[in-house]
Amino acid sequence: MLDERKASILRAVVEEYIQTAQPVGSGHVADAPGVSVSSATVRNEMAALEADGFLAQPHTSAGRIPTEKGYRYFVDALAEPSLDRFAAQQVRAFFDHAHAGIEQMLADTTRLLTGLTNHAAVVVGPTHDAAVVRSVQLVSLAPRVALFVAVLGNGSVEKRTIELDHDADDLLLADVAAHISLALVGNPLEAALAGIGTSGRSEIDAVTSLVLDEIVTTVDGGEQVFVHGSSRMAEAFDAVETVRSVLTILEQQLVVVALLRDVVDRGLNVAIGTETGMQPLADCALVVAPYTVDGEQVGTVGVLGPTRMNYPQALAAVAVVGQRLGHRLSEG
Amino acid sequence: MLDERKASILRAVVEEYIQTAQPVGSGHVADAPGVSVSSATVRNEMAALEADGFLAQPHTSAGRIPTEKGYRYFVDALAEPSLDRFAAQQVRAFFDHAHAGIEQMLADTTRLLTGLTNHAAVVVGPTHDAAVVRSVQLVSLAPRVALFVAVLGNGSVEKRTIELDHDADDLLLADVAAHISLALVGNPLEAALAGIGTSGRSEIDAVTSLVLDEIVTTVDGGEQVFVHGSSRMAEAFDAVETVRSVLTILEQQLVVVALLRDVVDRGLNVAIGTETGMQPLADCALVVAPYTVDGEQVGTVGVLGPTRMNYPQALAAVAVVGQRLGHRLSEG
DNA sequence: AGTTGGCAGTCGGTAGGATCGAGTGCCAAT
DNA sequence: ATTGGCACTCGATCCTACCGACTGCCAACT
Repeated sequence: MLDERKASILRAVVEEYIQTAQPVGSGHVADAPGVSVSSATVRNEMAALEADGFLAQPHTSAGRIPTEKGYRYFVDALAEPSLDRFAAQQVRAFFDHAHAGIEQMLADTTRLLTGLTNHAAVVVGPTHDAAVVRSVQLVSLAPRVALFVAVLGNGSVEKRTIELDHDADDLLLADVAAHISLALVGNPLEAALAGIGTSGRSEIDAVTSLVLDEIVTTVDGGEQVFVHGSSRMAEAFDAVETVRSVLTILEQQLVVVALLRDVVDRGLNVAIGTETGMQPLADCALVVAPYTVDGEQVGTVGVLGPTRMNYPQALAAVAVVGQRLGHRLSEG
Repeated sequence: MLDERKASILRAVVEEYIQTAQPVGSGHVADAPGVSVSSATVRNEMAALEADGFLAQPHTSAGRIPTEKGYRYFVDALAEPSLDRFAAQQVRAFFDHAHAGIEQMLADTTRLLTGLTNHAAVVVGPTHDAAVVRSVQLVSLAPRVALFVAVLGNGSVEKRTIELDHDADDLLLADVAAHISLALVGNPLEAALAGIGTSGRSEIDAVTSLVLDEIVTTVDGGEQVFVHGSSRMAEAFDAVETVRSVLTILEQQLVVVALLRDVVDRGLNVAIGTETGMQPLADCALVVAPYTVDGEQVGTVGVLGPTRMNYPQALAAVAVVGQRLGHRLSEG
């Protein structure tokens, strides 16, 4: 799409702008390695790149900064994911190290990602619909309150409080649990929706149906989101108002999940500025990688930073962390 | 400590400064209700208040702003916690409404508090050492990995992965669980440390001791922290650097827990500026309230904002939320 | 004696103006 | 086609003047 020379000039602009956050002028570009023409030629090419929408000028006598389209081209055609040695070492250490449980591990993964990229990190936990149920239990908390606890094969534990119509003793609850176990254990949670028959005892069936209602709400919308490093947003922007609006987004877990899902569903691994579809993120870029457990996409890791972020670094970090995380979770 | 007139002048300064964030001059104070002397008199009194360390002048020809000592006096002697009708309504609605589980409820509580005060909110979850164990289970995840799951009386579920030395089949795990249950169910978790005897079967005792090791790490340091509304920090300060350093604190859960605990242990309900003991929080104030379950302090709710925050509002919000939360959790 | 209006003085914040310099577009020369 | 040169633009910076919101102090007043 762009000839060799234009491409190298665009690359130079993006790389310098990412470092300095200042509009970059023809002189600097001409000095950059990979560009071996004079600044005058660069000026001509930059004017062309601006006409084509890859660069923009904040004002007449200033250097150029990349547009979204410019970043997009950079990411698609010019950025080589690369992880420096030290970062690779961090990742290795992280995944060699044991973690207390799946939630803890996912939370720690966000910390790893912020450490690697110096940006806010997001991890969406594995969906539950595919995970196999290992154990089902009903525990009485109060006369008419019980807790439904399901242990999944990946080590996560789902629980819901159940409000009962009538008093239920431990014996009845145990019977119900046994009945549900029959259909559930060894199968994914969603199997419960179809696979549970009647027991022949109406008390059991009554409680069972209450439990089933709760399982429905658990199966969909059960994703957990972990966010960390939002403080880095305050390093990325110097307009406090921008920081505030971005942080507000990051605080809304449902929005974050929807955002990530949307980006992944569009087949992107990077969403730049308005590509995120969220107005407050106009100055942000989101780099994501789905991770797979047993060959199935179950979650996403991502990094959110300013559009002028280090894409090669972020792409590499997100890719390798996603991959290793998937492996680790596949082991069980 | 302060005579009537000085007190009302200090109050006027604090209240106006909280609203406007501007140094307040003698003229405005003289206009304030509760002050019925001329601005000249106010000037004299303000000079005295400054000499005594309650007020400070950013520069010679500016109004006064409260010092930490000034805020402290305001909080101790002048602030009447007050919750407006709408806020009270919000609280009522919140606690009338059902919540999916204890974690969800605590997380939602932080949302409630930010909603009420427009500041960042923190909730430290109930400690586990007092909670009674309702059920104990061991679930096999992989040949040598098991998950220890304990359901507590307050509806929370504690779990730890256990790495086993040898393969253990479901039967053995069930036996171990039964053995542990014997000592634990009906007692607080910490009872496990003392109360478990030998079973007479060495395989069981071996696994049991592994489980006990994990219980130790669960009992202490098991507090969960929920933080929400850090975006509001970006509204409170206009120096992006301040925002960053405060957010960094809020991201470190251990630090936050220690901070809250420290403040509560000192018997304070408000920590102002350097009273927090954390340099980056020099411009912040922390308002906390412990909450009790069955008469025992088990956790803390709190609000973190700029030193120039609405203390009456924050004090009232934190107090009532803490109280209602305690009640709610006591019901089970 | 305490309180008050008046007044000179201080000093940050804002507006206008000059200057500086990085960067551009264009053109003629190579 | 590329390049060095040049006139031009325009934000950033600095200076100055000015305004206004204060204060501290003092003399007058109750």
